[in-house]
Amino acid sequence: MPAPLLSKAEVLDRLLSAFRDKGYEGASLAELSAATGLVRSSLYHHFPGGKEDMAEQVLAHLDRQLATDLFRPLRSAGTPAAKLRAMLDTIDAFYEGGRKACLLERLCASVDRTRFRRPLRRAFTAWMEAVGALCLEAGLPKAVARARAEDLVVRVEGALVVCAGTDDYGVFARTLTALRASVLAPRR
Amino acid sequence: MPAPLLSKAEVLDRLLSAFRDKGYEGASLAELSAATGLVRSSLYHHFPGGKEDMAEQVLAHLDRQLATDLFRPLRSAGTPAAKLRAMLDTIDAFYEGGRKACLLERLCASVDRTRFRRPLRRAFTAWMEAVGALCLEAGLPKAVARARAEDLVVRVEGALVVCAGTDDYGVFARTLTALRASVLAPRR
DNA sequence: GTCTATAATAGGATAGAC
DNA sequence: GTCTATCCTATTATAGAC
Repeated sequence: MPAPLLSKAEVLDRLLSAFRDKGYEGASLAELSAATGLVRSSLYHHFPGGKEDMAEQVLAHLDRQLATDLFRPLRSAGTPAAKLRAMLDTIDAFYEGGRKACLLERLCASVDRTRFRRPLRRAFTAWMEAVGALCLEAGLPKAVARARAEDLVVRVEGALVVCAGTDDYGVFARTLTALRASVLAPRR
Repeated sequence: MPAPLLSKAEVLDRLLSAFRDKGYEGASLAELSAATGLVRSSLYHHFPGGKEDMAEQVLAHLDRQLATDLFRPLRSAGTPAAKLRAMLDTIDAFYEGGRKACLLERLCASVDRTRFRRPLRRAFTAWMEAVGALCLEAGLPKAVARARAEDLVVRVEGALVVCAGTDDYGVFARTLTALRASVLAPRR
């Protein structure tokens, strides 16, 4: 019985990267195979449901990553301002300054999107709720907190699209800079 | 010699709709055929370069549509505020309140995106320049006008992504409402 | 300009050996 | 848990009649 070449987490990391780069339909089994170093039938061993199964498990993997890397720090000690800075730094690194696409966006755009509806909705709402809680902590009213959180997610996703469309990664940097200044600002 | 079933513009409209709904890789020739009512080889008659050719011509078609429907009204008579309202109404209708995706975003996410680089960049920058000109007309400084225009495009694209991800079309409505109030607002 | 028919390939998926 | 070998279908693309 051959030893695993990669841990399950590493396999999921590489699939995540492949789906992010190529999109759901664009990432063929040949590419997913190359990305992981596993031939097709080995992938089917880990993901009996095929490509949809891979995307679902990758989404669950991302969900866990977001919880630890993005959301947990927001519930730790520290000023809201410091925690916002940390979150935006993490986002900047995760998307490589706008050079990497968002898996959520890629799966929203997939033909099989209905299959991913629940986890996609869950990921977006978890993100918005985490930012909203931070806004509340900073003393903003509930309605404003909700609006600011939604706006942050909208602008991050939008900036990634416009970066990809214009090849101008300054868009992402400028968007994050604007968010740093505005998300927790007192109500105007 | 059989008469054309649809005008070229109608064919392009239907292809545009299909690419918007399914994405570039997701729209198979079978679907593009069904969408236009033309069998594959008829499509190849109009688009000898196959699917890439179709997407390129659709992009050029959209470029013309944007020029007449979205940008030309901005250069007509009327107050900047009225013209902004008109533009956002057009955008709201074009995306059906967030229910329809953006062709530009879909093609940005495609595997063949390098082939579409120029027209995509052109479309995004034309959009931003049109909004920027409106901001200038409203008396905003050049740097602010540029930033506001970029932010509008970012937020529209982002709202479409978040709508698709959350099935909450209120996101699009709220984003447009916020833009109506903020794009031409005097510098804070 | 549209069609039928066909080719050629790539994609997703499975069986079974080791 | 990984591999080789195979299968089937969908997809892209082309040839040629009308």
